[in-house]
Amino acid sequence: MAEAAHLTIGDLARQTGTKVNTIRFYEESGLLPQAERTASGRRVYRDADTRRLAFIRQSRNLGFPLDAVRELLTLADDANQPCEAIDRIARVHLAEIDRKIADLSALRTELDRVIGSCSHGTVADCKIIETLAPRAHE
Amino acid sequence: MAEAAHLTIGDLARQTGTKVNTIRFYEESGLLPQAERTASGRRVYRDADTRRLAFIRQSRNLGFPLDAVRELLTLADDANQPCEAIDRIARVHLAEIDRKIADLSALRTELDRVIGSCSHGTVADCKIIETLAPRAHE
DNA sequence: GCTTGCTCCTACAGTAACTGGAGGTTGTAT
DNA sequence: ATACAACCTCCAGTTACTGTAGGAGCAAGC
Ligand SMILES: [Zn+2]
Ligand SMILES: [Zn+2]
Ligand SMILES: [Zn+2]
Ligand SMILES: [Zn+2]
Repeated sequence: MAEAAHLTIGDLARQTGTKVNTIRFYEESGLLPQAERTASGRRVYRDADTRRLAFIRQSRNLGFPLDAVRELLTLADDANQPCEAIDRIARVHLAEIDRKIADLSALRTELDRVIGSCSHGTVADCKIIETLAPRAHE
Repeated sequence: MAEAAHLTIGDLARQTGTKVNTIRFYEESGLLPQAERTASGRRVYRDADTRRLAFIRQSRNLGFPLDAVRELLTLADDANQPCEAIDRIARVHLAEIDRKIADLSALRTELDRVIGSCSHGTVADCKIIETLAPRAHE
C-alpha cells in the first residue's frame, strides 16, 4: 500500500515540519546521508529519509544535542543490541536538563530577591543597582 | 585612602575574575570605554573601570544578556531618575527565566516518562527508540 | 513558445557571549 | 643579555540553525 514516492526537499520539509535550509544543514552535518540528485542537481528523497528526519526532529524536540542524535541514530540501527547505550544517553541528557533547571532556579531565586528589595525610588536608592554595583565599603 | 592606581589589563582581570580576552571583547562591544594606552600601546585602567567591569560581571552572573547590561549601565548613570526602567528590565529578565524553567520542566517530565518506559531489552523493543521513531501505523 | 512565479541550488553572513590560539612585541627580573 | 611573562592584534571555533544573495530549473497559463 505504501508508495515509495520521490520527494523533493520541499516535500520532506513539509512532511516533517523542518525548514529546507535545516535539511541541507543536517545533510552537511552528516545526520542525513547525501541525497541522491536529479539530472539538474535537485535532491531526491524517499520514505526512509522521512523516517530518519522525523527521528532527528523528535530527538531535537526532546532536547538532545546533535551529537547525541548522531549516536542515537547509530545505536538505533542495531536492533538486536541491548538498549543500554541508548538509555545511558537519555539519562545523561536528563541529568543535564536537571542541572540547567537547578541553575536557573537558583538564579531565579536570587533575581527575585533583588527585585523584591527595590523600593521604587530614584536610581540612587535602587537596591537593584546597589546589588549590581560593588559596594564601595568605606 | 583610595589610590588611583594604574592597572594593566591583567590586574583588572584578576580583580574582577574576568579573562583578559573577555575584557577586550567588552571594550569592542562598547560595554567598557576604549581604554587609554601607554606609549607602547598597552591598555591602562583606573578604579572606575574596575567598578564598571564589576557591574557588568555582576549583571552577567544574574543572567542579564549584554543588551540588558548595556541599558542598565546607561540607566545607572542617571542617579536622580526614578528606577522604574531598571526594575522593568529586571522583571522582564525574570519572566524570561521563568519561561525557560517552564520549558525545561516540561521537557524533563516528558523525557523522564520516556526513560521510565524502557524495559531494558534489545533496541528493537526499546521504548525510547519507539518514541523517537515515527510509529509506522499499519 | 514564452512569461510568470515558485522551488531549487550554492555559498556565506549572522546569531550570543565569549574562548583559545597564532604570531609578534614589550616589560621585567636575573 | 637573556629569559619569560604579559601584552598586542587578528581570527577561528563553539551550537544549531536562519536568512539572504544571486542564479537556475520547472510547471502552468496564454
Ligand atoms: Zn523600583
Ligand atoms: Zn529600583
Ligand atoms: Zn533500557
Ligand atoms: Zn531502552
